[in-house]
Amino acid sequence: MSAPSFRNWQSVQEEVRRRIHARIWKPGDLIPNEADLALEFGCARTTVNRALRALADAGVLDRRRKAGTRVAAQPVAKATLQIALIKTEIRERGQDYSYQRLTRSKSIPPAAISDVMQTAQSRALLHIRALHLADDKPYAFEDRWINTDVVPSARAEAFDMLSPNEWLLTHTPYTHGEIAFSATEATADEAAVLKCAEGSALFAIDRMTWDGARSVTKVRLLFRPGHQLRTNL
Amino acid sequence: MSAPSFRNWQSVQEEVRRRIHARIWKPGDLIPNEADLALEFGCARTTVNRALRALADAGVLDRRRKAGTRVAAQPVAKATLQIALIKTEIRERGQDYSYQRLTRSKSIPPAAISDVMQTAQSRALLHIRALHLADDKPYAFEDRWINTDVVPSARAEAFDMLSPNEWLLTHTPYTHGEIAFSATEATADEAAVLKCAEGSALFAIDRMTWDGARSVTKVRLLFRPGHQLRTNL
DNA sequence: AAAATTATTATGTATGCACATAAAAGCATC
DNA sequence: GATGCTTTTATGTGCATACATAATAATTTT
Repeated sequence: MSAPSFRNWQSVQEEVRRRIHARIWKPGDLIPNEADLALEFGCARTTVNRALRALADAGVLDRRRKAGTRVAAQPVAKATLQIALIKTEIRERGQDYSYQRLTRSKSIPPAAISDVMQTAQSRALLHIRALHLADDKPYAFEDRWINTDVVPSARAEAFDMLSPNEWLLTHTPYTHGEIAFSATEATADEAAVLKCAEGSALFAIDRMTWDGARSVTKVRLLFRPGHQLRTNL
Repeated sequence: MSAPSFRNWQSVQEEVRRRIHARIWKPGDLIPNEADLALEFGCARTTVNRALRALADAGVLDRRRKAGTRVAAQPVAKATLQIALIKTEIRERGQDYSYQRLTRSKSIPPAAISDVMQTAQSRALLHIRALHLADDKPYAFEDRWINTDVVPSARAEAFDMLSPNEWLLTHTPYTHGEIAFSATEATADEAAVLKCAEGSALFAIDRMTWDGARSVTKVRLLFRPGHQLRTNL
């Protein structure tokens, strides 16, 4: 039984995964330290470190200085969702993309909006309602508020050809944001726009982005009934 | 103007982020190569590499050998969702968790299930329906099928005290899986279990895990109306 | 016995160097 | 001018070494 020698970090990672899967190292178990593994695998500690770090990032391992590395007791399923442009999303499905701006106005937002965006109640924001279509059928309804104090150049945009979804991505930097997924019943308005029954269960994505302490934009995307957001684990 | 000297990868990362945000490097732009940046930042190329690699992982940069590194033209919003145990999820909200098994049976699944799980149509699977409660109010309805060929030990489990959600996590290794989020209208059955109106918009998570080529389990989680899944960008 | 201090240890990371590898660019050949 | 080969180059990775840092364990002090 000689050392098989794992000469790159990917193979080390694979071997560690194998051992966890084979229950040689069980959830909650402390695994040997990097130096020992390096010795066993016949590689440098750096290489082991790289492999274990990647596994920790993936949620498979829990690592803490001095305490050592252990197999995650609760392997948190980390689903990484790729939120692409709606245009891209539709085209990748092999469908034809089109876009319709419904309304564009500068108006005082309801309190619910100015509250979460932390803008003054009396402050007018740019409000755009638009529809994204796949093969000429309604796909997603975009309802967006833009803080023109932060994005002054948006004032000059009509958003009649280019969706705010796309325009903002390339024109507006942001530092951080929040995203929330939920289900909601279609109001009469929303049903009319999406051409579905009132009260249908719609998949909703609410996203808000910030540039430092100032809110950039808040958007609600409502997808036609049956929409799924999927990814691999 | 002397070199400020960035001596660790985090600060290099920050500086790169800053330059992208300040539009010094615009989306689509090619940025200087690692060696040049290392020189400019007064650190080793390894350090720059680490920083740029992390940014590429985050979707901020696109890197290709020989072609160089460029600012992502379409900064794909990568939302990483932490799908924890429902018990953990509820407890973290400061609520009281309880669990009720509704039914447990070994039965032939509908074709829709055996199809996606790629089990023989005539093959009986373990079917569990259970309810997760927060402060004694229905929180999520779990409807699960378990492939007992792959998880024989599940045959001995009653799942009357411990939810399959929790039991499987610690007892069953899997190699990969899929997860999908959607919105669905509550059927009469589901409405009764979740104590909500029939036709309510429910947030649904469908998850299926595999051990190599064999399906381990398929679960549908239906959350009470109003449920949100949120994360930061 | 409790609290504060010190030692130990496993992970975290920076560095210089070497070589691997993918892909673009240049060059030669037909 | 299209095709295939060669060179160049930027990223990708491995390794030895050194030191940093956080957290535990051991020890001393109160």
